[in-house]
Amino acid sequence: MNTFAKLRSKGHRITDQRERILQKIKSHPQTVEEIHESLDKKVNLASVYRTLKLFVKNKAVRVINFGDGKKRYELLDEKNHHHHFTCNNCKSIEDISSQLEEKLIEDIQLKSKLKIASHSLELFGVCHNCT
Amino acid sequence: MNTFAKLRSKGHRITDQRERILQKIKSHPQTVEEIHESLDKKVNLASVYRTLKLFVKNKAVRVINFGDGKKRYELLDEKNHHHHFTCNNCKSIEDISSQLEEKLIEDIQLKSKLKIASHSLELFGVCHNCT
DNA sequence: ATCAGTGCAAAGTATTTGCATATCC
DNA sequence: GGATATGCAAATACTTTGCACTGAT
Repeated sequence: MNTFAKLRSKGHRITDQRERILQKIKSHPQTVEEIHESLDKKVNLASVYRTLKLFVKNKAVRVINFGDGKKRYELLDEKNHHHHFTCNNCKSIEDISSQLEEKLIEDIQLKSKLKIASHSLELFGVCHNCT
Repeated sequence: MNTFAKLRSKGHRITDQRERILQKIKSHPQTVEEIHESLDKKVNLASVYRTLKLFVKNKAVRVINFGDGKKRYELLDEKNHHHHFTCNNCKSIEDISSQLEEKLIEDIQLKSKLKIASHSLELFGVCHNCT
């Protein structure tokens, strides 16, 4: 079930604003302000906040935190689970994924006996361009 | 070189406020408000902000983000690198570490050819008490 | 037609800053 | 003594909320 179907099933409506916001996030994680700007402020800032909160609540979007203290909103795609590498120098962001990761989580789960439902991994360093 | 020695070498001073704030963070990650409260508001809120910013800049402290949107400040201890497990239910936080982790980072580094300097891993799920 | 969502403005929080005073080295 | 820090209050930035109106179903 996709994002909008899920929202509909809960009695929420698919508005033009919601579609546009979701569309914007598709390319890469963005801050509230960036989303607002890139929609030419045609969508009210309060609505951007409300929409993102709704998306997060419905697990269509997740919040990620790079080192800069700003929250960014990213589309959640089960089939494309990945992490981020942030360059400490130029602040560019790269998507990362690894096969070993599942093992790590399993390993932690076994040892700790905790039920791990989700995780977030952020990497920092120097990117190719800045080396 | 410890935190204060590092600060001194950069011309910063060791004040009572800074010592008390660092002391507070030692036990566990805390929000600005929690630190301010636990010092009985004897240290001005603006000073707490300024001090934490200074500590973060000097890598004595790092910011961590659990799911609740609140920033928490944690003492950085090279010798005791760890991650956090946050219970989605009771919001309790547990420290986690794993041997496999180094391998994961190395793996990613090899494949991506990026220079990874640091990373942050946050885990979410259900803790022992809430199962 | 109905009820959820939007825009707008105002209220609430969170964080930063300017400046006079206090304090570390 | 001199430069760095602090406290206080004001300024700025960020986020939420109430309400009348609009629009999706």
